[in-house]
Amino acid sequence: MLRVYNTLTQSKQEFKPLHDNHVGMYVCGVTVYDLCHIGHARSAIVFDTIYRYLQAKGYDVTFVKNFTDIDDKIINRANKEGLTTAQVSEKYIEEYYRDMDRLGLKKPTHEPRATMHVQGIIDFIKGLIEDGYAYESNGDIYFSVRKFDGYGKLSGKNIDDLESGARVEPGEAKDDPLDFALWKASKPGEPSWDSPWGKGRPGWHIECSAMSTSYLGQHFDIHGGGMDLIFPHHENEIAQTEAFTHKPFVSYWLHNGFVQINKEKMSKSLGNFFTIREILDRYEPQALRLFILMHHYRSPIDFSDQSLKEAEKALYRGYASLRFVQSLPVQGKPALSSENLGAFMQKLSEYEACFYNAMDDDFNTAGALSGFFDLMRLINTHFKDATSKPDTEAVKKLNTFVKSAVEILGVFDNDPQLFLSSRREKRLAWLGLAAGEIEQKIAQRALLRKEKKFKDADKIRSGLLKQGIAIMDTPAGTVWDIAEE
RNA sequence: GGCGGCAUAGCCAAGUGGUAAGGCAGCGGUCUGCAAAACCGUUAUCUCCGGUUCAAAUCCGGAUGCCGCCUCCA
Repeated sequence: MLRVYNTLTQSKQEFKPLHDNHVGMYVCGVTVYDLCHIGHARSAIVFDTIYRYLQAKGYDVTFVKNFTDIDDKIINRANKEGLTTAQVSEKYIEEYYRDMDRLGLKKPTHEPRATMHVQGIIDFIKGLIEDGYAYESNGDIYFSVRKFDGYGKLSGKNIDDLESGARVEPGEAKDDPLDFALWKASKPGEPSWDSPWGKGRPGWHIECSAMSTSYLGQHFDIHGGGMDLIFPHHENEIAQTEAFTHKPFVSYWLHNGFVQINKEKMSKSLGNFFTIREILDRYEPQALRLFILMHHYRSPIDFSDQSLKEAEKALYRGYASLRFVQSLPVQGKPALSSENLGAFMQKLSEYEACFYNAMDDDFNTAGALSGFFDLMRLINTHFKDATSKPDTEAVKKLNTFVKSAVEILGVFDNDPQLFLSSRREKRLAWLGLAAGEIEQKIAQRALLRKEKKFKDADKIRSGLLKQGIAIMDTPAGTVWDIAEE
């Protein structure tokens, strides 16, 4: 049974979709005016994993993730660079895909853009005005927050406490400082759309209401985003949507925690951020993904080089274990005695249960990974030096679990042999070494070892290690790899 | 000021009533000519104080520290 933490009720609840096997999920995407940073990566990875897990549970998921492609920041950027807003958003949507593809994100079902839904937004606003929830003022349209009963229910805020802190932009003519813009009259030179209230453009919050309900219906299952969106963005979405539809909007609100640097929120305004690509230039994309999944999605995570290096080591170790499974002989006598087989199967079931129970408990990927790493140890114990054919039943069960787990995690899902060898080649090129050179030295060393000239043999080994190459003598001969730092 | 979260081994981090997963690092051992890798063993009573309970890291109250939201933000 899947349980999820719902921000709305501030508690874990059993997950029950509205329409039997179908799940509608909407996640707030990015405003495309700049490169994405690690915080965006976390949100994307978290909800990608949730999407994958819901599918693995057999749900038919409609996953909608938007692009905000019209907004003050985009207009500013366009002015600064002498481009149109469309050119700016187009450029950063491309950059977004370049990053997200490297992170192994599955394509959502729909990725709508606000500018493609302006008519729906206008219709939405019209309805709100007709019902008396919104009003016009100098070509702007505002939502009357006090007219909506229940404002503050998501963020746990009291409407009267908010009053004092509310901000009014110069030139705004709101009836109440808490009211927020649904539609903004355009200034000269700004992109605009025709509307019953003159030329203008959508406010931020309304696009998500219009797009989510258009794809998923007026009441759908999951709405997600970063914790900073709880207020005011999601609070406003609830107000305007429920005012419009007179129905509950979303069943489960899911929010991911922040990425921090030295215990401080990573953000544009603080300037303490890393873009996704500068990190991916230095670390394996799957290491970043693994790092994020080793923490619960609602907790803050502190980002550091050390953490990424640790995740990378764990990543390689996992792939190395999976490579053993891949290279098992298919013939020969059975590798496991019957009592070993029994113990093996029992542990396998145990780790599998650990994995799925953790995922069922509010997508606890960190807990699930413990089952997965336990499994890696089990593989190393039983198969590392396997020269005989392992039990077919055991391998089959093992493969089934591994395949399903890596599909859910989006980590360890490459071909282990290819992953490790391509990594080896990359690092080799970076070190400026050639494989042939290394193998030659290993052959030299083998001769010396045969002659028991261990001192000279060890010299070759330590020389290679200084160059960043580690060698290992195995029953099957000497193998080499890039030495870890 | 209002609202919310967090505090678990050297570091990172799961665990929300029955005597502490996992990752990284360390130490001891097996293997090895010696190593490496792998495996085995080992490393915490859960910030502090008080309370509830047969039983609490886990519930309640208080203290201290850190963080987030209340303004654009994943």
